[in-house]
Amino acid sequence: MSNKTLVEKGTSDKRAAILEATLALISERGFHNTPVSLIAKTAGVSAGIVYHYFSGKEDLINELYKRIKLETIQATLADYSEALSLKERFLGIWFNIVRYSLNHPAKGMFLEQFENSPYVKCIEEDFMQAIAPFFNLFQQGVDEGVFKPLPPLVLFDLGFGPAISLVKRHVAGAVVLDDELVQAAANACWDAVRK
Amino acid sequence: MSNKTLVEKGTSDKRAAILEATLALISERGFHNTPVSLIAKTAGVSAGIVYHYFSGKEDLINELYKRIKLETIQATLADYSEALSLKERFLGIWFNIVRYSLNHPAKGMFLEQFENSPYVKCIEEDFMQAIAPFFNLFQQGVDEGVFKPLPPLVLFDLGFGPAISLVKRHVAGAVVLDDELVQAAANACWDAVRK
Amino acid sequence: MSNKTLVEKGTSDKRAAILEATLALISERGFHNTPVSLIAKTAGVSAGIVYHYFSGKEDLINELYKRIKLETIQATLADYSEALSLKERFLGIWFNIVRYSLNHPAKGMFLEQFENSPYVKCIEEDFMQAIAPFFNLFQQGVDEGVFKPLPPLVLFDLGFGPAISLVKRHVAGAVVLDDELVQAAANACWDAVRK
Amino acid sequence: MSNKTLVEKGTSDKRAAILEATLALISERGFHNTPVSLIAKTAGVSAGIVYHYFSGKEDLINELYKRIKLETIQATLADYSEALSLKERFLGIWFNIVRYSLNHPAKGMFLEQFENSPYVKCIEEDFMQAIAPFFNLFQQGVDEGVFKPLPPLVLFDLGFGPAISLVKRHVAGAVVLDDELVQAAANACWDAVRK
DNA sequence: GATGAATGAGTATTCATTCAT
DNA sequence: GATGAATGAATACTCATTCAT
Repeated sequence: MSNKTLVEKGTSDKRAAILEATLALISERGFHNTPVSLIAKTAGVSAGIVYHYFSGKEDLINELYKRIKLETIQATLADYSEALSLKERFLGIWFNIVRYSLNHPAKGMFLEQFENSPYVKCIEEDFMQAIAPFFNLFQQGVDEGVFKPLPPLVLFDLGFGPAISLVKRHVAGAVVLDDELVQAAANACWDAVRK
Repeated sequence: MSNKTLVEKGTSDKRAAILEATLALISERGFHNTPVSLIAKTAGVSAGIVYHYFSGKEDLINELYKRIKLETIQATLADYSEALSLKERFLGIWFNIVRYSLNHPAKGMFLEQFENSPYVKCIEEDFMQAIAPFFNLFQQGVDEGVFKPLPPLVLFDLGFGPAISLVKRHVAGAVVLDDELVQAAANACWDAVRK
Repeated sequence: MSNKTLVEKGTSDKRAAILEATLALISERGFHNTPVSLIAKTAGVSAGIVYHYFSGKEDLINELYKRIKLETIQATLADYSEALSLKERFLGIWFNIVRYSLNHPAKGMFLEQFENSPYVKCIEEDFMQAIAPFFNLFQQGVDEGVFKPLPPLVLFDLGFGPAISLVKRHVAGAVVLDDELVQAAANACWDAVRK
Repeated sequence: MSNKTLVEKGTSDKRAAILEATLALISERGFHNTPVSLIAKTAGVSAGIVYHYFSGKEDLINELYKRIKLETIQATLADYSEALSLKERFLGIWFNIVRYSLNHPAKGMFLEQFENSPYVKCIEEDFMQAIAPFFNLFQQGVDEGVFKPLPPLVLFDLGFGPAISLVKRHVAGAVVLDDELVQAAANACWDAVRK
C-alpha cells in the first residue's frame, strides 16, 4: 500500500494534481467552463504538461470519471460481505452511499454531470467487475424469493436511487438530513425491493 | 387546438422554431456544443434574429427550460383528480411519467442535463404552483396514515424517482420496458411510500 | 421665424428628433457606441425611418456636423459688427465662444470628437462663407498693423484656441471659471495676436 | 540605446509589434474601425496572442496611450533645465512640441483622438510626475511676476496649445510651416503668458 | 519531463441596412 | 411615410492543442 503510494507520487506527482484540480473545477464550473489552462494553473503546472499525461482534455475527463466512479463504487461497498444477511448488506450499501456522497460532494456533482451529458461514450464495461456485488446481491435476493422478481438494474434504481436523491436534496437545502430520516428512507427502499 | 397553433404561428413563427431547434440540438449535443449559429441554421432563421427574440443564449435556454419543465409537470398530472383514490392518483402519475418520458426523450435529456449542471440559477419558484398537486397528494397520504411519515420531497423521490430511472434505462438499452415491468416497478414504488 | 419653425415641424418632425437624439447620444457615448437602433428609440421613431431621412448613419452624422458647426460659428459671431473696434470684435467673439460652449456642452463634445476623428472627409468648404468674418477680422487687423503679421488661421488659433480649451478645462473640473478668469484669459489672447 | 532595443526585443518581440501596429492603424482608421484581427495581421502575429499580452482591446489601447503620452511629454521636455531662463525654457518646450509632433504625426493623432473620446477613464494621475516641470515653470513664472497670474493649466493652454494647433494646420495643409513662422508663433504665445 | 508562448478555428453577440406590410 | 422583423457580415474574445526551448 504505502509502496504504491510512494511509487505513484514519484511517478506522477503532477498527474495527480491535474486530476484533483480537474475534479474541483469541473464540479463547480462544469466541463465547458473549465479550460485546460485553468486546470493547469490550479494544479500548479504548465498547460503543456497536461498533454504529456493525458492525450487531451477528453481523455483527462474520462480518466477522472473512471477513477471517481470506481472509487465511489468501492466506497459504497465498504464492509460489504456476503456473510451478512441480505438486509444488512442492503442497508450497509445504503448508508455508505449517503455517507460517501455527503463527504465527497464534488465527486457526486461530477458524476451526475458526466452521466447526464451527451458527452459520455459508454464506458460501462470498465465497472462490470466492480459492480458485480450489486448484481449478486439482487440476484440472490430474487433467487431466494426475498426480493421482487425484477431485473437487477431496476432493483438497483428502486433500492438505491433515492439514496442519492436524498443527499442531493440535502445539499440543495431542500431537506434536512438526520439519522432518523436516513433510516426511514432506507427502510422505505427496502420495502420497495423486498417481496 | 388548431386555433392555438394558428395563434402561435401568427405571434412568432420563428421564436417557436428557435426554441424547437434548441431543444433538439441541446438534447443531442449538450449546451456548450450547440452554437447559436447552428440553432439558427437548424431553425431556418438568421443568427441575428435569435437576439431579437431572446436577450442571449442563456436567456433562450432558461426560457426553454421553463417551458419544458412546466409542460412536463402538466403532462405528468394529466387526468389527475382529487376525486381519485390515493393509489389511483399515485399510479396515474407514475404511468404518465413513463409515457411522457418515452414519447419525449429529448425533453427528458434536456431537463436532466439542465438540472445536473452548475449552470442553473434555481428558478424553482416558477413551478411552485404547478407542482402543488404533488405536495397535496403526499400531504394527504401522510395525514391519512396511508403514506410513511416522511417529507413530501422524500416521498416524491421514493415514489417517482425510479420511474424516470426506468425510462432512462430503457432508452439506454439496459432494460426492456413492457407493461408488466412498468406495473411491477410502479407497485414497488407504492410499497416504498405506503405505510 | 415662427413660420420657418412651423414649416420645419410639419415637414420633418421626426427628422429633427433623429438629429437631436443623435447629438445627445453621440456626445455621451461616441460615434461607434451609438447604434442607429438606439438613436431611433431615443428619438421615438422606428429604425427604418432613419433611412428615409438620411441615406445612412454616415450621412446622418455628417448632416449633424454641418448643422452644429454652422450653428456654433453663427453663435460665435452673435452681435458681431464691423462697426465695432477690432478689440471689441475680438473680445466679443471670445466671450461668445465661452458662453456658447458652456451652454451647449454636448455640441462642443460632438464637434471635438468629430474633428479629431479619422472619420472626417473634409467639408470645410461648407463653412467658408460663415467663417468669412473671422478672416476679415484678422486680415483687417494685420493690414492696419494692429495684429502680428501671421496667417489668419494661425491668428485664429492663437486668439481663440485657448477659449475652447478653457471651457474644456472647466467642464473637466480642472479649472473653475469666473468672469475675472475669462476676462484675463481673453486679454492674454489679445496680447498673443496684437502686435 | 542599442542595448535597450535588444532587451526590448528579447523581452517581447510581439508585444512591441502589437503596440506599434495598433498605433499605426488607429491613428489612420480610428479606434472602432481597427479590429483586433487587423492589428494582429499587421503586427505579423496571431489574433489570439494579443490576449496573451493584453487583457483585451481596451487594455491594449490604454497601455498604448500611457506609453505615447509619457513619451510625448518627455520628448517635449528634452533639454529642459531649470538652469535656463524662463523664456529659454518656454521656447525650448515650444520648439520641442513642434518638432516632435511633426516627426510623429501618428502619435499626435492618436492622442488627440483618445483625449477627445468619451472613451477615456481619466488616467491623468499616471502623468503627474512627468508633467511636474510644466507646473514648476509656470509657478515660478507667476511667482517671479514674469507670467500673468493665471492658473498653471490656463497658462499651459495659452502658451502651448497653439503649438499643437500649428502643427495640425500644417499637417492638414492649411498652413505652411517654416522656421520663421514657428518663431513668430512661439513669440506670440510668449506674449500671451508673459505679464 | 516541463514550460508557456503561439496558433487559429470557433463562438456569442452587435448592428447597419433592407423590405414586406 | 412608417414600422420593426429580419438579415448577415463583422468583431472581440476563448481555448484546445502544439512545439521550440
